[in-house]
Amino acid sequence: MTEQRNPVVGISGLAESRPTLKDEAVSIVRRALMSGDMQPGKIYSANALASQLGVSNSPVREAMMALSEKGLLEVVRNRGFRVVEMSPDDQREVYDLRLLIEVTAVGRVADRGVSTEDGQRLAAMVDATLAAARPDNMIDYLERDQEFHLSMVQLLGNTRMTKIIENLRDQSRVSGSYHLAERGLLVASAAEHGPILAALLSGDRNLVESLMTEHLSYSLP
Amino acid sequence: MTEQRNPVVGISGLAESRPTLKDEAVSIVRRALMSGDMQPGKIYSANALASQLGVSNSPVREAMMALSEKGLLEVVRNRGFRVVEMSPDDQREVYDLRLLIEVTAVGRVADRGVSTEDGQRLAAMVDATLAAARPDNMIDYLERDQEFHLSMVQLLGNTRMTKIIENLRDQSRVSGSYHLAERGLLVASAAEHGPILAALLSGDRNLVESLMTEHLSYSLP
DNA sequence: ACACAATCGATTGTCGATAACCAATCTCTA
DNA sequence: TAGAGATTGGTTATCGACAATCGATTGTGT
Repeated sequence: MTEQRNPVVGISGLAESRPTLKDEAVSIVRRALMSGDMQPGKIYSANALASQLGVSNSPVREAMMALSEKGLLEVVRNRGFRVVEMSPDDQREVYDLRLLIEVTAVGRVADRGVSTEDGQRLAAMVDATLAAARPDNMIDYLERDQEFHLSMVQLLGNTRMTKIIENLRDQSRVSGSYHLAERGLLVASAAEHGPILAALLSGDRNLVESLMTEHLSYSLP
Repeated sequence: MTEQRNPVVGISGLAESRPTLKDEAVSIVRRALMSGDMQPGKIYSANALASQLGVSNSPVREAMMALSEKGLLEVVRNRGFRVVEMSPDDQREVYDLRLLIEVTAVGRVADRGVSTEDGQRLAAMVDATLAAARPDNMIDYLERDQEFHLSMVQLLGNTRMTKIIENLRDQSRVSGSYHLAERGLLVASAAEHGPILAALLSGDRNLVESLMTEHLSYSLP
């Protein structure tokens, strides 16, 4: 018989063509970065992580390399992979870019108009994000938040722009976002999604851009 | 006297040590993409390229993966790596993004002002690009052109923005840029660099942005 | 006490081999 | 003929192993 090999770590549950071990490793490490399980400034070993996951070094190494390309890790030759530590200047760089790209993207969507169907989909996400806005629920909250924002951007249809924004948002969140929970600002941030969506649906570009601009200030320390 | 080894930060700010085989492979393949030695739509084998280069598959594979992350190649599972074939829609996506990001970046540099020293450096690049603008000299020309534009952007000091722009420009060029040579537009394009630099040095943001906008139209088919 | 050389431990960067996999072709049956 | 199923050819995705390399530690001579 054909020898089925079980994915060692697979919790993915999706029944598409099996993701590569590298892909699984990417999402595992990314989640560890967002949740704070891997701490900024610390160096982690690809081989060590590989044996933790029960796979060989190659796919894990490729995953760490991919995340380094995205600016979430730094390769330290012959030492390991360091989780990036965003300096205030780094934060500022990302913030400036998001102000330019993300705000413009959402503004353009307002110009172009949103179908009722998409509007309802987004409204459901607003609710889900608000419901998830509890400090003991950060990982889930961050995912909902990301989903809502990227879904708006996606309506523009520029896949490269969406990817750029996704990457910038990931960078914003890797060594942060916890100041939100610590200060009880989770709900306050999520509560802004409603007005943003309303402005988007009404096609008021200026309003949605100013609301988005204000909203992004939550991503600053 | 403290005799440091050479931990060495170069002028670029990047640590110097021998490039890894992966890094060498990246620049080799990237050059092959720009020069047209690797053709859009065709699938290439990492292993085959590895034995051509006399190294094992791993570093070459990592290089191809990195270029795939950057959108210059596509991974075709168990088949190889396909050179991206930019559809008109793809070209449009990149063009829109460059209009938003690259034009704004140069405009901001005009606002902030350029030192005489940097101005002279850029002027030399303008000359070098013009001198290289010969159809039999595409590879060199493309490098000079890239150097000039990225040097302007670099003056803003946002490293992430520079990287994004570099990547977008690479995507523009991978499956194109030859329409320029074919139509004898090389010199015409290079000739626009002078006025752009002049506007930049005079601090006229509006002018430099409109010139840059016009200039980018050369990157459309 | 200090600079410098030698050693140590850890981790990568690279290697060569192989099973798994996909697309295309071929074969066989209805 | 048409279509399902087996076969083939070529490539990857993954594995396990090892030398090269780095930072830290220890040792040595002045």
